[in-house]
Amino acid sequence: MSTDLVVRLNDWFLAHSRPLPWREPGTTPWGIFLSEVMSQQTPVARVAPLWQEWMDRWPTPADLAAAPAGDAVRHWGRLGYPRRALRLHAAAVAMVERHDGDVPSTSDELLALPGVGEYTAAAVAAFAFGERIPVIDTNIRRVEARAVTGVQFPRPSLSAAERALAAQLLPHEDHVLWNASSMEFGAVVCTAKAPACGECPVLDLCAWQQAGAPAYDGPARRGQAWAGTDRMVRGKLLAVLRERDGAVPHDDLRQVWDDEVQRERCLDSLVADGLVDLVGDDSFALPGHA
DNA sequence: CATACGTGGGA
DNA sequence: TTCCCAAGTAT
Repeated sequence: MSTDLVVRLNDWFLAHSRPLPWREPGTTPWGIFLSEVMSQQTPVARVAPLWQEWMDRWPTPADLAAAPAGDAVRHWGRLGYPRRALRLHAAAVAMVERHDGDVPSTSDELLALPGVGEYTAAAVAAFAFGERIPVIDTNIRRVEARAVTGVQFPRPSLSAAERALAAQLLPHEDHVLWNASSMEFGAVVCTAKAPACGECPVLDLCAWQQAGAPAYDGPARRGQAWAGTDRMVRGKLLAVLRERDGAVPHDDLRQVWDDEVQRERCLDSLVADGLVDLVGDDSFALPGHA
């Protein structure tokens, strides 16, 4: 039953996992940490090139901590959710100040770092340090919802039942491998939109298949609005600041969006978030780049 | 618990 | 073209 699920997906992983750069032998905990934060809500295929660039530029937490926070935001490029870059910098500073320049090795210590939540703390503890802890991401939730619970998708919010199930499934041997395989399997085969059930190694014991593959019947998952939102305007403003050195006159930023009220609100919120500094009386720059 | 928060690729 | 959504976190 669940033992078969674990064994088969572990075997599948050993034969079919993608060659991601941070899976190379010798990747440091810092490299693992970086890959996990960069991968939050971002497809790993887009992360790989930037991860390599960051590892070359800032090979240790101390290297990033020594740079201005604005450098992290600038080199975040178009990965999205740039507050992650700011928090990564703050996490590097915390590692230098509180952990002797190292990535802390337990999930509890990791959880205390900026930008690190339940998922990332577990993932780094498991993949960098071998801690036996259930890693619960969107892929694993979907795989377990289908294979074990028998539904097409998990509910929008993570439930206590899901945590209990993940804990129950976590084997005592090869637990790191299981965390990696169930996540990878969800990303590659048991996908959200078009699961490749035809090549599924656990089709015969999948509870969702056995139930006749019923359609999802829970509360609707909210779409993400985009056109005309503050998120979009913030993105446009920050893109200008990223591509230019030093301070940018307010006038140059006025050109990216016509609605003055919204534009100024977004500029203010970027400053409030620490993503942008007000320089002089009417210019803006990435933090530390006046 | 719901909502805000970037970006780009695939169907 | 429009919609979906991808290794989530903070509030």
